[in-house]
Amino acid sequence: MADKSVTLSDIAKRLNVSTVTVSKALRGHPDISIQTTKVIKELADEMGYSPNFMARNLSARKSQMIGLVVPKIAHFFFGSIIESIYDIAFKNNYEIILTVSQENAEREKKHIQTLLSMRVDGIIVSISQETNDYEIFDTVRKRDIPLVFIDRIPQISNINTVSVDDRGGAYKAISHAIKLGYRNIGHFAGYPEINIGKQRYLGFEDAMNHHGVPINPDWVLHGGFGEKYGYEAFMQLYKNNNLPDLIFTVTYPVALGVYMAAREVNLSIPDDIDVICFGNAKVQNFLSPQLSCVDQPTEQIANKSMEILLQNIKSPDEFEHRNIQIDTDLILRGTCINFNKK
Amino acid sequence: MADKSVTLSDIAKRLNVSTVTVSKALRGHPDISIQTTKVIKELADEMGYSPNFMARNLSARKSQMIGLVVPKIAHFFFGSIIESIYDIAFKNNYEIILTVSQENAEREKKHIQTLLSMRVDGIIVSISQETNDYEIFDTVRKRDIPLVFIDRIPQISNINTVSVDDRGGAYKAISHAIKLGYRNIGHFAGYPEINIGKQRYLGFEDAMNHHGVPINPDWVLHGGFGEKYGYEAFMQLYKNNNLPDLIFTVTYPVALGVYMAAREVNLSIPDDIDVICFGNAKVQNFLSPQLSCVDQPTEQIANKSMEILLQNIKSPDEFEHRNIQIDTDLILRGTCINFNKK
DNA sequence: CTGAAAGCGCTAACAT
DNA sequence: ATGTTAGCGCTTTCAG
Repeated sequence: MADKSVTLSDIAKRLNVSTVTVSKALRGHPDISIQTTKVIKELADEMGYSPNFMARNLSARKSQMIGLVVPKIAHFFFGSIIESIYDIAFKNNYEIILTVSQENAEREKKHIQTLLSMRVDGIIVSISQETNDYEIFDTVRKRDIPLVFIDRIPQISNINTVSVDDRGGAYKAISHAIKLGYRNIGHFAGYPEINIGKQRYLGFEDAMNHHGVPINPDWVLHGGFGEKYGYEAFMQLYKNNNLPDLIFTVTYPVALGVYMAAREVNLSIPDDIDVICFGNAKVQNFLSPQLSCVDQPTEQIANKSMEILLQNIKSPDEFEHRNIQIDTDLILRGTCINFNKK
Repeated sequence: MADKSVTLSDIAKRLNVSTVTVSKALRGHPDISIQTTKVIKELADEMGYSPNFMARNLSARKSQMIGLVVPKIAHFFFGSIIESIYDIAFKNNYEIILTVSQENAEREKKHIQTLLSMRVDGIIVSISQETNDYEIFDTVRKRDIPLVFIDRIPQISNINTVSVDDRGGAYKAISHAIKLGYRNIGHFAGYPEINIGKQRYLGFEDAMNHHGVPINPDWVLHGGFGEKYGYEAFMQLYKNNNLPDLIFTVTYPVALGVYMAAREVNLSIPDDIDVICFGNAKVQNFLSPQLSCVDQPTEQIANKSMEILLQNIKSPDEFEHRNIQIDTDLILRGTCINFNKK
């Protein structure tokens, strides 16, 4: 692997100056005369010089890199957040090192170690479904690496978090449904161990209690966050001939599973069974009927988390940890807009 | 920013040995006695040592990093490919540096320069819609950095490419439709400048010609690859009262736009207007009717491109560039399965 | 089996 | 305005 890379000293030799002069000139340091700077820059261009990131960072003791750990990529929610974070990083002259845990706790840990090895200036993480050992995050903190958790948040104190107001969002959805006239409301709830599962369930509970509507435990099912689970949960209730009028799902893929199952057994949404979900995605506009949901403002999550991280990186001393809850909006489309049960 | 990082020499001092010994021990070098190795490893663990990637790579002159440049992330096709590439990289002990051009040529160029600066061992890129200046790729090649293009491929020779057999796939879809009985077939074709646009159009043309079905130029529209364009193209034909029986769209988002427009003007798919598209995504199963398509095997694209890249990295000398075309399959769901026009 | 020396490419501090 | 020195943390010779 012939390393054809041009180095500072290659340039320096050709010009009979020192590497320092070249280094400074290339970075536009005022020490160097305009004339020299110009000559150096031109030659560097001509020779195809590109600074060695590693060397530069090693010497400068910072990397201009931010680590990002997410459970999934090919998923609308995370995809959008990632994209926004990349945008912000780009504007602030940071590189993002994105790693994907694939919902695997061990892999997550390894990735974080790698990020530490890379000496990233900060880390943003959304933990995997499996994660229950938080030791690695302690390690990160001991190293004084700014750390922000987004969306999926571990149960530790004194950390930076940016999350959606899951509880409030679920409350909004259910309150809306109750006002419409719904009483028989089910909830496909994911896992209660994961904070989104728990919080969304609590919001559901809040609303039911608040409006004096009893919760039927048969209609509250736990299991997962994907299509498959939505499909199965629906089928289970269907087979028991015990379907509520409305199902509130913990994520939109779960709702997709419900759509699928309903179509299979020839039940019409929203007439026979109505649906509303937590989480927005473009897809929902293309369903029939279009799916109503609680919107998670991904861009705001990205903005806030980067804002906090960057601030923490810039002034680590006067920084106090922050916990941000992003408000949600109800997006009403073709479901959960009428109470039209016989 | 107190850098709390433990270094080799920190460990060395505590043990009264040299850094070299520690370095070797930590890497399991046979030079060092088992006993010493054990002691060193234990202390390293205890002190929370994590090797400095930059220093290691600087010294080793390679990075164990692979650069990846894609136009988009929050898009099923790229999301899937990225995810697969991450998996393969992980298994092979490489880190992926993912960059996103956002379909912007300038940004793409910048990203590639950054990757060069990072001294990645190889680069995989899918070019942006705008890219027409290929100079930067020449730079990469001059530096002897292995380079593989996937899906969106520039018009240069002697490069590694992994692409879907777009032309053959389009041919399959249209042939199938013609066999069903369709004659009035339209094509929403994206941009012909981009190779996927061009190749898919050619496949369409091949099939029409081959089966002796005339192409109606009014029904072949160019413009884009997204929902918006599908919507607009459909509306244009609709307003002119000049709709074909079947529309073949260059991507699935374009088909989504068609679904949207059709619903808006109360035309039923597939009875009033039938649709088939290039490109698969989970969404399609949740549409009514479920959308048929030409499948692009993302996992195979990821596998092949990584295989080629890794091989090129490992034995740069006996390596000859390769051009892989991945075969497609027709996935028939609820559209384009009957010719049921009045 | 262990260590001293040199260098990867760059930059900050301190001369000149 | 330019250069010298030293060092970032690690690894690869090469000697002992």
